[in-house]
Amino acid sequence: MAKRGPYGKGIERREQILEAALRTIAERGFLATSVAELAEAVGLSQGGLLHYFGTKEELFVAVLRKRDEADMVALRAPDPAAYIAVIRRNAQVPGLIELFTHMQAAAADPRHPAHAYMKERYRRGTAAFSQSLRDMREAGALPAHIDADAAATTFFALSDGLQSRWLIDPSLDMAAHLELVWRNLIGA
Amino acid sequence: MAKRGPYGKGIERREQILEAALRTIAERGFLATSVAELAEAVGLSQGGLLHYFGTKEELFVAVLRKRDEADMVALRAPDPAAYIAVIRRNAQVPGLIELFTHMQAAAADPRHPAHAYMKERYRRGTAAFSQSLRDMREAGALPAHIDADAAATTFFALSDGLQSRWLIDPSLDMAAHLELVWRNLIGA
DNA sequence: GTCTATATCTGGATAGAC
DNA sequence: GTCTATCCAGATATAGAC
Repeated sequence: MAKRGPYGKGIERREQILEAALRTIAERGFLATSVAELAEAVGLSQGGLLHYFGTKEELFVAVLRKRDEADMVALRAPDPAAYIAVIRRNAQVPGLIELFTHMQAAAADPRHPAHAYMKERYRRGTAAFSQSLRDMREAGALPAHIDADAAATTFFALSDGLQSRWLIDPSLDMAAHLELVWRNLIGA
Repeated sequence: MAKRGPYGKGIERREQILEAALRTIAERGFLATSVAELAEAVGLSQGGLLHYFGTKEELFVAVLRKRDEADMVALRAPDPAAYIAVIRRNAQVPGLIELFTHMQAAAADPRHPAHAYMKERYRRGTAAFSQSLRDMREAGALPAHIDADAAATTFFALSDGLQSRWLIDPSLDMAAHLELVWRNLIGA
């Protein structure tokens, strides 16, 4: 279980904290979540918690990174349905989308920790999905004239935009709109 | 100049304040803008300013409403190029996009003043653009099988998503991606 | 590594005079 | 309508003991 070697225990504890934070934010939402709140949820004092992450913002970014671990692999699937499924699953945890939206807004400031994270996420996510699109094209599942990079960027930005809106108006069917765009793209 | 009748002067003053706030946020960005900051910019004390809007959040929402006055008409143009031009123009004032993004995040809370504003904006914006699409279809500029409502929602969400991302990574060409989607939609 | 306690700070809201 | 002055709440960050 516990990793061997130096820092093993510290890293493990960090993971535990992130998982607890993930749960707490998912349950109570982003707005209701202060550092003190999180500390209590993980069974630590505020000082103890901040020992691991330095600042609140760093902590929140780490939470987002953790969530991405699962989401990002879906972008390399040989079918956008996998990513659409992720979006659909995310709709079960509005608290995390809320967190994401707030961090995205804060990331406009280049000095904010979320800034580097978001840029990296865009780069990585678009690259992965773009590669998947090229694979599909080779497999004959995508018209030859489609620009994979542009389509990937668009699809990614659209899913972000839909999520922000869905948070405010949950009657929006995100998955349906993504599927529509996809079908339109492949000319079906 | 001054409106006649009761409340005329108050409404006028309100407009002046909003215009000054619009300029200030455009210049200094959202993050650097506190109520005290805005008050100074319009030549009022903090108390004097809050007399007109009650709270900071209400003030910010009023600023967004004011900006929308200009933007929304473009959605009724007989060509999405008009709206794309608005997006392109907005890229000149990142401070206002920053404001929008933060308000969009805050609007997830139903009690926040931005919540009602955003819902209304989505409704109105999508309805307007959807109507434009139907007009285009009648004019033969849009394939018959396109669902106007869904396309409008998609286009709107995409432009929001692109703006959020652009704020973090200004190398993104928002207009180019919107044009690409549009061309793909009409099958060109 | 973790806790307690505290330093500070920022900023928004409010009361009441003019 | 507008100003001055004050209040207050809420958080984070830090210092230093254990």
